[in-house]
Amino acid sequence: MGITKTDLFSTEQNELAQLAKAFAHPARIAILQYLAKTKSCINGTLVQELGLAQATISQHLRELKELGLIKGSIEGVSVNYCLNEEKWERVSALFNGLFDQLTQSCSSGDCC
Amino acid sequence: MGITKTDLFSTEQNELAQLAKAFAHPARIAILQYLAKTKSCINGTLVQELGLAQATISQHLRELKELGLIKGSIEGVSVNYCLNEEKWERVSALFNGLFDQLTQSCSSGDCC
DNA sequence: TAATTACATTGCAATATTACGATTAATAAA
DNA sequence: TTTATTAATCGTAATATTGCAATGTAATTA
Repeated sequence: MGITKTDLFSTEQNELAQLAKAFAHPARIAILQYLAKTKSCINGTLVQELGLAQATISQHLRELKELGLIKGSIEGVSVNYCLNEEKWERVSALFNGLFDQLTQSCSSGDCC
Repeated sequence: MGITKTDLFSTEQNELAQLAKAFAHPARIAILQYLAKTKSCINGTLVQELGLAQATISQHLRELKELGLIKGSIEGVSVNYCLNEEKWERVSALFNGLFDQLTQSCSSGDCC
């Protein structure tokens, strides 16, 4: 059906899954890394940088923006995108929590 | 097209994206968390636990297994699944590296 | 051997994602 | 005002994902 049964899961599980989707495409990872590198928050240079079509990059940017991971401010004709600082604290906290939970289980040595 | 242009991106970006897909569904997060909790590495109790059909759970388990995140060993009629300890070190290292990279950028204060 | 149990696989339907050309909207420059 | 320039949006095609019923497979039990 292609539709996720979100009602079966906890808010946190759904939130993690939603955020993970942002990272589930190499272009979006590349975009985030590029924004981290060029702190000046460059925009459609990404099209040249990544080699995808303008419409495709725009689509990826929208997804990242909708999740609150980046924000964009209009700068004349172009748009300045940059990482949304506040959000990243929650994101890394959520994922670190998950990884801690999972790796702790392993280190306790009861795994098969 | 629904097909990702992996050749445009680095090995690490593609690896991160691939792994993120594992977390991009709440059922798979729930499965991993359940395996972490019941270290005894329980199997298709998941069907009752999660409320999805047997075939659906089996499919999610296969995806996690193909990524090397879990492993399963036959135990008579049933199968014991558990977290694959070695893999988790690499996974958390990769994601921590990404988050460090992104949050460091923010804390340096040049964001818009 | 026959029936049962526990999963995996197959086949299918519904929806989501990825990608891009074409179009549109808005600002800047001529 | 006309003409770029920049990027969002629309429409469409191809592929991927999610979910389940039905079926297949292998080990266990009667």
